[in-house]
Amino acid sequence: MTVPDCASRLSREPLPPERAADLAKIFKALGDPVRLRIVSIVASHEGGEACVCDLTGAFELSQPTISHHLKVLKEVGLLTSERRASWVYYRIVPETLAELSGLLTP
Amino acid sequence: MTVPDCASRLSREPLPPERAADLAKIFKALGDPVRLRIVSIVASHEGGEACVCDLTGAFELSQPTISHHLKVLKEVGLLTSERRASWVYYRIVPETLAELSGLLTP
DNA sequence: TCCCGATATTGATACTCATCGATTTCGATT
DNA sequence: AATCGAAATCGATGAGTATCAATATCGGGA
Repeated sequence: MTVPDCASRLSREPLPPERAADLAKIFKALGDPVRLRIVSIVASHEGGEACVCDLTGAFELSQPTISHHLKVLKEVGLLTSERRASWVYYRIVPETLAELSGLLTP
Repeated sequence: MTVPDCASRLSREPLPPERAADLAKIFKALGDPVRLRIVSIVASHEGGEACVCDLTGAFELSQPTISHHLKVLKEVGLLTSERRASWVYYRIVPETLAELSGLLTP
């Protein structure tokens, strides 16, 4: 935990523009229905991880499109990935979710 | 509260597509640095409300642009507004923030 | 009733992004 | 090494959006 909870609340004081920019990137990543579903599929998948093939099967979207969304989620720190054999497995980064959750907590 | 907490967790089960679409709209609204700052300014403003003039003064953006962002935040249920005399005051809708917070809580 | 300040709406523009097909990369297996 | 399946990258395109100037609306006071 990098910042105490009391300082992370939205209502504590106006967000410094720089921090708002960083946080907005994460919210923006969650602001796409496909990406939000990807996050929830990975989060609820057994073992806490899902491979790309689990995800492409869950959407009527092309494999490159899913790959693009995974890249976005990874770039903002919501997901990590690990390659094992031919497959790549994605996991949630719980600290990032917790950061947002703490920010929004009344 | 429309949904019990235990069902609102991201990791509980994959989000139904329609619910993901609704939630993504809210995240998308927060996914802009200006709008995120607006929310935090309103949330931390004395009395829990801020008028448009409080906001236009906080950004180097035109008044129509601020008005546009306020409209977006209002449409997704993050803000409400009330006109008093010549001024319009905006307030946070805490239930909406709580919904997101609960969703992201590990 | 007629202005004035505050806020919202409109229309236009430049930029971003979700998506796809084609191609590439990577690891494993033969 | 040749090939195969899985995943990532590339290039293009159409849809969406943040922004502004101009204009409209809305209340209050003269």
